[in-house]
Amino acid sequence: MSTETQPTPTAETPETAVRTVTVGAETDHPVEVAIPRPVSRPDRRLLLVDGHSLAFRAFFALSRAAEYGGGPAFVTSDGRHTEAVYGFVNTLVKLVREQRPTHLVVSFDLDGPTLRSEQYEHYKGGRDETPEEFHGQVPQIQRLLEALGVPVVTAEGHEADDVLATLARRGAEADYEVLVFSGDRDAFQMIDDHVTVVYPGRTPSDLKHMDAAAVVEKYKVPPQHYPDLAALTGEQADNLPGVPGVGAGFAAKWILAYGGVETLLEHADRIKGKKGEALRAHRADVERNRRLNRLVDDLELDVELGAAALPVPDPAAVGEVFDDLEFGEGLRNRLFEAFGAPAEEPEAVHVEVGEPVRLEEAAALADWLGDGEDPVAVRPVARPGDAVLPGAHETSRLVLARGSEAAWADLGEAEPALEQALGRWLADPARPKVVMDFKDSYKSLRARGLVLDGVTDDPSLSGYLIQPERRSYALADMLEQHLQLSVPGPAAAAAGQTELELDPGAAEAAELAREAALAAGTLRLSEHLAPLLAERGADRLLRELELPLARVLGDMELAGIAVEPDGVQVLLDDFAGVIEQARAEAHAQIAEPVNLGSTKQLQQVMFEELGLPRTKKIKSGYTTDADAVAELLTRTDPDSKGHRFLAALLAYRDANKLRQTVEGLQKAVADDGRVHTTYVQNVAATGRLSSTNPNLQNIPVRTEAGRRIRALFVVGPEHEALLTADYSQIEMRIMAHLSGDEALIAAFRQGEDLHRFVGAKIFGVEPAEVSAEMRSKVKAMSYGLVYGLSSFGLSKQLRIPVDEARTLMSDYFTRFGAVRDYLRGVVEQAREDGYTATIDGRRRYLPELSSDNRQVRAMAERAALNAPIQGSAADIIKKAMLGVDRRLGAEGLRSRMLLQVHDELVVEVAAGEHEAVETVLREEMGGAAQLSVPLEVNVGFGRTWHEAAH
DNA sequence: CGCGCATAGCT
DNA sequence: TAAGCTATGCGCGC
Repeated sequence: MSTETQPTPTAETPETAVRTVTVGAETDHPVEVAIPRPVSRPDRRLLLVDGHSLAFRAFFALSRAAEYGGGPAFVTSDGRHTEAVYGFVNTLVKLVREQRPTHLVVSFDLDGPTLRSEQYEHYKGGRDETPEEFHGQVPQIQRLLEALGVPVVTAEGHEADDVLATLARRGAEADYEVLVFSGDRDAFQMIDDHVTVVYPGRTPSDLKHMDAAAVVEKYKVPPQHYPDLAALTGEQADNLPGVPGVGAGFAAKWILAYGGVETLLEHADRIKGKKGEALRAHRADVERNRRLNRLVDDLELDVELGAAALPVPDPAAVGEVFDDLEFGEGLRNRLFEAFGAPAEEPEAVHVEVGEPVRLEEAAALADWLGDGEDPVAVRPVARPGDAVLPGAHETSRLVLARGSEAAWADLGEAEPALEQALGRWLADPARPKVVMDFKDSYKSLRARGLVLDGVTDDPSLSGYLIQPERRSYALADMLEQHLQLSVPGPAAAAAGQTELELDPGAAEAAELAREAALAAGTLRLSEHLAPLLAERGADRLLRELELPLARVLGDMELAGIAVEPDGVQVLLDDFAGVIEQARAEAHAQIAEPVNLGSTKQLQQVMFEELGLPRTKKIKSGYTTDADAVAELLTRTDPDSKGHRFLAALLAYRDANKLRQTVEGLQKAVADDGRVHTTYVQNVAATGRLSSTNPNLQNIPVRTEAGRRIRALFVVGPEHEALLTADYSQIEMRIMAHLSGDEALIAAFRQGEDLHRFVGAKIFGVEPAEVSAEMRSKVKAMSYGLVYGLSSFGLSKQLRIPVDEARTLMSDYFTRFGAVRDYLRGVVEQAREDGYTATIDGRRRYLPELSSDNRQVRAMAERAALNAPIQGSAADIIKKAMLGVDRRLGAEGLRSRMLLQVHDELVVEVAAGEHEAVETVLREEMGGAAQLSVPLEVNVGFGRTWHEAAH
C-alpha cells in the first residue's frame, strides 16, 4: 500500500492551530486527517522521562559496546555494573542540552502487579529475564536524580507511562509545551498540539521527534488512533497478539474508514474476506489490547509541575554519587553544563604530605622512623648519573614516607653512619615497608649492595590480586581511580624548564615534592587496598606468594642467562640465506616484487594476481596466516605458480620469524654477555607470569631451527651446566584433581603415558594398540578441553569431520564423565559467584558470563573453564620457585634459578652441585601442591638450554 | 610517532 | 567456534 502524505494548508491564516493532510491520496478513498500544529513554548517546556525505558536502552547499548571491545567496561572496582546509570545520565544530558526544558520529571515503574498485569496475566510475558548486571542500577539512577534535585514520580499499580500521560495532560492544560521521552509506542496516544514524544531510535542518543505529523506519516493514522492500530496488529513487546494477517496497512485503512476501532468492531460483519473473518474471530483480543494500551491520564500524583523546574544541582551531592560510581570528569562537566550549574572546579585533590626533610645523620633517621611500628613507604629514585646496570637501574636517592611525613637521603653522599643505618633498616624484616613496584626497587638497591626486606605490601601486586584484569597498576592511575587523589605530574617539576638553568634548586625541590607525594600516596593506596584484599581472601596470596616471589624474580632478572655471541652471528647469517632464497622463489612466481611482510600486498598477489581461492575473512580482507596458506597448499597443483608461491611464503615467514627472534636476542645481550628478561607479575589475568624485553617465554623449540636458537642459551663461565626441570602435563593433572575423575586419576597414578591410556579407553583397545594417530587426536582433545574446545574447533584442529570430532568428544566424556561434570559446574559456579578461583583462592572476575552477546558470553565461559586450571598451575610453580629458592639458599648452594617458562624452570648449576640441585628441584616442584595425583617432574642437564631439555 | 591489525612464537 | 601471553612489521592517521 503506497500511501503518501501531502500536507495541505487549509486556511489562509498561517497561525491556525490545525492543518490537514491527505492519507491515501492515490487510493480510492483518500482521507483527510487533521493535524494540530505543535506549540512552541521555550519558556514553559516540560520534559517527562520514562526512566525505566531510558535506563534499559542505555544498559543494552553500552554493554554491547563494551562487549564488542568498542567501549569501556562499566564496572566499578568493587564489581558493580554502571552502564545503565552512565547511559542514563549521558542521554539525559543530551536531552536537556538539545531540548532545553525548563521543567523536568522522571517516572519509574514500580515492582509488583499493575492494573494491566492483573487484567491480563500474560502482559509483557515472554520477555527475557532482565540481566543480572541491570539489577541495582535503577536505585543508583534514582539516587543520582535525587542528588540532582530532579523529581521522581511513581504510582502504585501503574506504569511509568500512566504517570507520564497524567503529567502530559496536566502540562498541556497549563499550556506547557510537553516533551515525553518514552520507548513505548503506546505513548504516541498522548500526542497533540502541546505534546510531542521523543522516541529513541537504534541507540538511546539517536532521538526522533514524534509529533502528530510524524505519526500520520509513519502509521497513516492520527496519534489518538495509534492505540486502535496497535490493538489490531498486536504488540509483540507486551505479549499482546493481534488479528492474524492484519498488518499496519489494513488496520490504518479500517480505522480511518470507521473512525476508530470501536466503530470498526461494531461493524465487523461488514468486512469481507479472510481478514474480516480473522477480525471477528479475534474480536476479544482486540478489545483486550485496546483496554490494556489505553493510558491512564488522571492519576492522583504527588507532584506540582511548578516544583519541577530544572534544578541547579549541588556539585557536592552529585560529586559524591559520581565518585561512588567511579565516573570521570567528562560526564560530570557535561552534566553540570547542561543543567547550568558551574562545573565543579577540577580541583586536584593532591595527596597530603609534608615537605620532605633531608636525613643527614643516623640519629635523624632513627628519630624520623620512630618506634618502627608504622609502615614506611620506600621509593628509590634515579638521579642523573645513576648507572644502568645489567638487569637493573641503579638509584642513589631514597624517598621515604611515614603517615603524612616525608624524608629523603642521597646514597653515596650521606655520612657512612647514616648509610649503614639505612642499610640495616632496609634489610630488617621486622621493620614494615610498603613499596610500589617492589621488584624494581629491590633490584636497584641490590645493584648498590643493599637488601630490601620487610616489605608488607606492594600496591601493584595487591591491586593485581584484587583486579587481575586491570590494564595499569601505575601508582598515579590507582590513586586516581581508587582514592580520587592526584599527585603533581612530572610536568610540575619540568614547569620551570627555563627556570631550571636559573634555579636548579627549584626544579629539584619540585621533583622531591612529587616523589614525596608518590611515597605518601603509596601508603594511602596500601591502606585502601588492604581491606579489599582481605575481603577477597587474597591477603595470604600476597604475603606468602606474590611478595616473596617478587624478590626471587628480581634475583633471576639480575642473574640473566648467558648467550653464545658467536653462535648468534652464525645463526643470523644462516637465516639470512634462507630468507633471500625464499624471497627470490616467491618473486619468481609473480609479476612485480611485493613486500612479503605486508598482508595487504599478499592479499593482492594471492587472491587477485594468482587467483587462489579466498580464505577466511578478516577485517582487512582474507587471511594469509600459516593455517590458511597450508590449507591452500593442499588444494593447489604442486606445479602451479600459486603453489610454489605459497610454499616460498611459508619458508620466508619461518626463517624471517627466527631471524627476528635472534636479532631481538642479540640486541638484548647486556654488557655482561647475558640476557636479563623482565618478568611481569601483574599482567596475565590467570596468575601466570609474563616475560618481556626480551620475551624468553616464547623462544622457538619445535623445529630444528628453533632448537638451534635454544642452543644459544648457555651456561655462564662461573657455572658448570644448565638444568631444566618441567612439570609433566600439569594442567591435565590439575584437571584430574579438580574434577575428581577416578579414571583420569587412575591414569596418572599408574604413571603410564597419559595420552596412550586415554586413547585406549576411548578407542576401546589395549594401550599398546593405540596408534600414533589415535594418540595425537587424544592429545589434542585433552589440551583442547582445558581451553573450552568445541567439536567444531577440534574438527578444524585435527582436520577431521565435525561428526567424527563430536563422536570423539562424547566417547571421551563417556569414559571421563566427571571431567564433563566439572567443566559444566565450573562455569555455573562462576556465573553464580561472578568469579572463578584457583585451588589457592586466586580469583578472576568474569562479568561477561552474563552478557547477552553470545560470542562474548562464550568467550567468558571458555575463560572460566581455563582460569582455575591455568591459574592453579601458575600458583603451583610459583610456590615451587619459592621452595627452590629457599632450599638453594638454606643448603648453601651456589646454583641459581634463571628462567621460568610457565611449567619449566631453568637453573644454572655450580660445579659439584648437580645431584643436590636435581634433588631440590624434584622435591620442591613435586611437593609444591598436594593433589590427588602425583606431580611428575622431568629434569635434564646440559651445556645449553637445548641440551638440557630432555 | 602512536596505534590497531595481522601474524607468529611459547606453554 | 581454543586459554594465556609478547614481538614485529605494516599501514594509517595525527
